[in-house]
Parts: sequence; C-alpha cells; structure tokens
Amino acid sequence: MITPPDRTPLPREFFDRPVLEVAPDLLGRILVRTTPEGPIALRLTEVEAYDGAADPGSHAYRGRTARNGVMFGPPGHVYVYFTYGMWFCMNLVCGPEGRASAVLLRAGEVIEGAELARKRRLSARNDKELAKGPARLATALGVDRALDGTDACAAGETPLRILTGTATDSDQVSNGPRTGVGGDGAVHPWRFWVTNDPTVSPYRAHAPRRRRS
DNA sequence: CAGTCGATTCACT
DNA sequence: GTGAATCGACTGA
Repeated sequence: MITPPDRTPLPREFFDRPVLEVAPDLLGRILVRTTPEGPIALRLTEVEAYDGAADPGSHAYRGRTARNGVMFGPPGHVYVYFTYGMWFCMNLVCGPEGRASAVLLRAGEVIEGAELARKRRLSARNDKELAKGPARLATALGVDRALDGTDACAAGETPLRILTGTATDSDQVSNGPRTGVGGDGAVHPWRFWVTNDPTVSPYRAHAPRRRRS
C-alpha cells in the first residue's frame, strides 16, 4: 500500500549523527526547493557519504578552504560546489560540527513541480532523467552557489528544506563504491541507492582526463 | 603564477 | 563508447 508522504521537516538532530548513518537514512526523504515560480519537490533515491578529513575522496580531506568552509560548520546546512566549469552539486552537512562530513545528493524522483523542473532540464528525455545525477538534480532544482550555506532545517519560508517523507527500509537499500571517486577514496562503499529505482544514475568508475594539446 | 584536473553531462560515432 | 565543454580551486615551484 502507498502511504502519503510525511511533510514534517527533519529536525537538525537528524543530521547531527555520523554521516554513514545519515546517508542511507536520507533515501525516501523529500527535498523541497521553493522558487518564485513555485515549489519543486523530489524523493531522494541516491546519495553518497563523504567523511571529512579522514576521507581521501572528500573535498575536506586537505583541510578547510574558502570553497568547502560550510562543511566545517553545523549540520543541516547545504554545501554547494561548482565543478567542470559548468555544474553545481549539493550536499547536506552532517555532524558533529567540525568533522566536515556531508552527503552528496545524487538523484531523486520529482514528485512535485515537474513542469518547473522540465524548463530547467531541457535535455532530459523523460521525467526520470530530471534529477538522475548530482548536477542534474541541482539544475532541476535551480540550486547554485548562492545557496551555499543555506540552513535546510530553518523554520519558515526557506529556499530549501528536507521533509520526513517515508524512510526506505534497509532491505531496499543497496550500496557500493562512490561514482567518479578515484585513489584511496575508491575503496569505501559509501554510495547508497534505492534498489532498482529507475531514477538512480549509472555507476561510473573514476576516469582520469587525458591531456589536451 | 602557470599547470592540472575535477564528487559531470551531453552530443556524436 | 569517446571526446569536448568550460572555469575556478588547488598545487607546487
């Protein structure tokens, strides 16, 4: 049976836990982006955990910089980074404060505001592709660096928030190596997704770029 | 201060 | 499956 989504906001304590506990628990939760044109909501289906200074795959591995500062702050805030000269990706910071751990939001199923998401994702061939991949997800929601540091647990009219939704049962969660992460960071199976969900992005191993002439 | 490359996506072959 | 797009952060000299 289908149960209606729980629209209760997730409290900050949800994020003030070890990132490996939070990441799989985020699957099935609802991310709501409020825009002037209206809300866009999606159900999270794929995430990756990044565990601060201990994790060679994390942006925080080499310490705090201007870009990654938000990761070192309190949990429940949004870390947005710019990559490949054209894309944005969004994370949710986890606890404890100072550990600089975060969950990369990699994919979701748009459940509200699909017409708004389609306008931002003109190359999507169908609605399953609207947020299939971290940069696609951010594009669909209209998320960029202006939202870096946003508190996703704040009360009132916030540009981004996370709702309780329906937690995904652990026997429906798969995990494996993180997409596009190489080196020593590749050994950690810290990518989590909803098993067989059609909105989950394909896995790709890390591929070093060839030199340009 | 120049070189390298990225937690990716898209158009093409 | 392969290569281009595109730029800012980070690295090391």
